[in-house]
Amino acid sequence: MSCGNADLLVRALPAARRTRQRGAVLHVLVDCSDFVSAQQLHALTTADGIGVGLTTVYRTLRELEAYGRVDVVRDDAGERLYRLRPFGRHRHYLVCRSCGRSRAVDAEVVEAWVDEIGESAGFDAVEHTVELTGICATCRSATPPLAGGGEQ
Amino acid sequence: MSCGNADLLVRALPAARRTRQRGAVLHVLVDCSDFVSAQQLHALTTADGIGVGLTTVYRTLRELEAYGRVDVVRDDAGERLYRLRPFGRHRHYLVCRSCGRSRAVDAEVVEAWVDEIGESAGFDAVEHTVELTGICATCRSATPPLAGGGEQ
DNA sequence: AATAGAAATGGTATTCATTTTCATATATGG
DNA sequence: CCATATATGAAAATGAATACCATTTCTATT
Repeated sequence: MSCGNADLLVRALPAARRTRQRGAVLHVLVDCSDFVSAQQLHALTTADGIGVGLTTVYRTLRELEAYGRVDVVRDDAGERLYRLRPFGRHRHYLVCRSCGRSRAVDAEVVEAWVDEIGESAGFDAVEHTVELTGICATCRSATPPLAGGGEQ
Repeated sequence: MSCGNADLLVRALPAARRTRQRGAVLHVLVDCSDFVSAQQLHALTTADGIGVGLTTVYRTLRELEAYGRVDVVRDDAGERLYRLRPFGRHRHYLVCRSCGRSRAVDAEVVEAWVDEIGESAGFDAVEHTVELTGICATCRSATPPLAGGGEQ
């Protein structure tokens, strides 16, 4: 159970009153080891029997984002996906296009590169988005060989 | 005049028939030195008096994207913005959040990093998105100094 | 040039994530 | 317990992107 963790997060929100709904969203989020959409979170809280309004889900996610508690990526359809930030600093992820599973990757190289680019271009307040997708080893080997098996 | 350039691009599309509309979209795209949205392109062709249907604009952009003729980024609202790829290879950009102007940046470091990450994680067909935004020098100096004078 | 058929077009309707509105409910400090 | 600032959520609005499909227009072929 990760209730304690979720509690911590509720406190992490600024003006936050401790409400049942926010707790529910955070609880589900803590239990998700991977990126989830607002719609999924809504469905999950509903399934949990806690029923949080869609509006509140979106609101909570926006707050979490504003306070740097989550990382955000967009899927192919442009839908925003959220994932709790393990600890403070933002991270970049490699996401499998087949199963959707993601893993954080080491991106210091990129962070350094970003700084340098910004500086040499004379830009201030440089922000960056990096998204990696691919097909993970598991999915590749699980996939029926497209040409081999034979259609009948 | 960049008609020749646009012509070349029409030819670059695969099954492409040379139509007035596609020509118009490409023509406007060539004239745009920066990222534009589908909606903007639609408005621009209309302003040009050529009037291309929104559907066709989207279709053309999707094709251009599929054939690697344009780079795509998303703005804050999640809207897709398109920009012609100077020559073949995809590029990454540093976009000013204030004036919207963008410049291509040197990203070989990142390309190499991506390859390495993909390989070491055992992922196939790794694709990446990198977006940089900031405030360009021009905009910064044009902006009234927010903190410089000191709060009193 | 005429023609047939494939491809392209575009107005309209639809989808769907996200935001806004606003009336109601509920935390929380005093 | 009370007051009230804050949070909630149903319903409506927004808006980009897509689907539908009847109509138009290329283009190869004769």
